[in-house]
Amino acid sequence: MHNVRVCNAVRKGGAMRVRTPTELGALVRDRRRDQGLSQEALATRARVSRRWLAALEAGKPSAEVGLVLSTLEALNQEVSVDDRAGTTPTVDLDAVLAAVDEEDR
Amino acid sequence: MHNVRVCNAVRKGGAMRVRTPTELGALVRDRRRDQGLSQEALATRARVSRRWLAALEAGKPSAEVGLVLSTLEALNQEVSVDDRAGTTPTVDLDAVLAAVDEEDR
DNA sequence: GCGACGTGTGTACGTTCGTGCACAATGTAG
DNA sequence: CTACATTGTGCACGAACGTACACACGTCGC
Repeated sequence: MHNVRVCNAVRKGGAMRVRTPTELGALVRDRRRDQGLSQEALATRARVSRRWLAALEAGKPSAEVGLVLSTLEALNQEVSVDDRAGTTPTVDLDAVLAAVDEEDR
Repeated sequence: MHNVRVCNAVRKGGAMRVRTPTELGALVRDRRRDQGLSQEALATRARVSRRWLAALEAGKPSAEVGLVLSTLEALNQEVSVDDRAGTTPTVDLDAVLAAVDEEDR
């Protein structure tokens, strides 16, 4: 028989920004605990060792990205990458250059 | 004088889902090219070697996650992690269990 | 045709990886 | 208080890392 624990609440997580390996590790730990999983249980699902998972949760920067993605998938988490807010120009340069060309005639 | 190239268009990138190292590599290459950068230029910004960056773009799963995050930051990209759509239960288990308890009385 | 540039990839090197195992510390249930 | 589960972390091992360098190839501008 499995040792199953019922969580107090299972929340709808908002998207979490991740900038550093430490933030990533904390996120993995939080999600794992939210889902009532031990390190051993998640490690098995993600096909990594518990030793490795412990190091990831502790913020190890040299963890393999493939194993990280596998671990997030085992937690039913999806990763998305987007332009950082406020940094991407929203101008069609071709259109601008074409307009300049028109002016010069 | 810098060798600067003007892109055909600079688009407001939508968020890209990333599930595998290959998808990640392709995203890095696309963003780099969108911004008119060479591998050498991005590698310098991200403080990695060009050799490593080429391997990342080719989908190397064992790339270090810390270097990956550094590279995405150099591309002004932010990473976010969220519950996979349609998989997160939105039920307060405590409430459910409490309700079951009430019924049994 | 030539030079410059960008990129894919092989090699060598010193260093560190992921894994398995073990042990200690902590918290919890009975 | 004891037993158990969980977690942090050190160590040994075979394997692979990131970096620097080099070379080949394709593309482009002159």
